[in-house]
Amino acid sequence: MARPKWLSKREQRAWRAFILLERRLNGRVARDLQRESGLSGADYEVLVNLSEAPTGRLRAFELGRATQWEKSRLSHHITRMVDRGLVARESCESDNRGAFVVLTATGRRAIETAAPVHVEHVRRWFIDSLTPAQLDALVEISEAVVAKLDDDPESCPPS
Amino acid sequence: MARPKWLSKREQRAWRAFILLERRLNGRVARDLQRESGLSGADYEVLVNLSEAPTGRLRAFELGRATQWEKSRLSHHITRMVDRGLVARESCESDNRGAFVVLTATGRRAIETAAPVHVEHVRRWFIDSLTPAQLDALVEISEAVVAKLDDDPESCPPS
DNA sequence: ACAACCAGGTTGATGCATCAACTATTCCTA
DNA sequence: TAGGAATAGTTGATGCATCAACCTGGTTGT
Repeated sequence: MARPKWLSKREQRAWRAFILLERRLNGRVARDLQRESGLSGADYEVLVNLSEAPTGRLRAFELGRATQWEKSRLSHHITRMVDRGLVARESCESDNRGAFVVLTATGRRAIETAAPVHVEHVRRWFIDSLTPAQLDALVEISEAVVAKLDDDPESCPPS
Repeated sequence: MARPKWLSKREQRAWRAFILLERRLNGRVARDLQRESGLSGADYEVLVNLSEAPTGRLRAFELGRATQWEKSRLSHHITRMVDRGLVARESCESDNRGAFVVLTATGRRAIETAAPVHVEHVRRWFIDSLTPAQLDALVEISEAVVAKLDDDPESCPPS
């Protein structure tokens, strides 16, 4: 079962391509979002999840599950978003440990103006660069890698 | 030229797949590297670049170009690495503004033990999950996206 | 020679991400 | 029904990333 110590040319090329893709694309999209909406990718994710919830409110742990963040990250981030007036914390009647995170009017306005702009950037820098076949290929690639990661429970960030 | 406001099912699927892939794969590989070698991805990148330089030393701006980091990030990071003894700063004779970053013995030991372990993880979680055809497809996808990004000078992070 | 400009780097402030430790409540089971 | 385990969430410390401001030394034009 001796595995080669280094990557082949082709393997190396693929790995480097992926790293580069990720860095450049995410960097660009994140910077656009920040510049035009004043939101970070993390802000955006929180707001999207809340705005999709029927009442604009979610329990912290639900939000944590949706974003796949660890609870501490979530808590810190919510604190900063509360300071900026995008969301509010609310206590939970039925479970006194619990906390709700609630979209404020400001937060809803923010996500509603940010979303179409963001989609436009995703389209411009990602979708438009690829053929439909490539989009599908990427889905398969991603699913293959993620499936194998899922086999090992240690792959999930500690919650 | 009216562009659709939202992504189609297929487009959304591809975008979400990419985001997920990036997060899960990078997270896992970074955590493995950190746990087994005590190096962050950023450390690793700096050390690889230095160790590939003939004399284990590079001017700061060369390192910045190689990593695509902005100079301030590089400076901060080098400071932390100096504190840990992985690299050292050295002044430049021929240009008094300049600074060299030099691999220390500790740094070389670190990268030499980390590299094969890291490669093993890349193979395990990335290469082994994909067919050669998929590796090639990913290269093409990446090149297509990055090429379009390169067309707009604003896509490069500010130096 | 001198001013203007530019390139190479550093610094401080702030926001973000992760880890470990902690509190408080609820659940479960002997 | 008491006491321990599990769940929900917060906090503080540290490292990482980015922005703006700054310093210094080299370059260029007149």
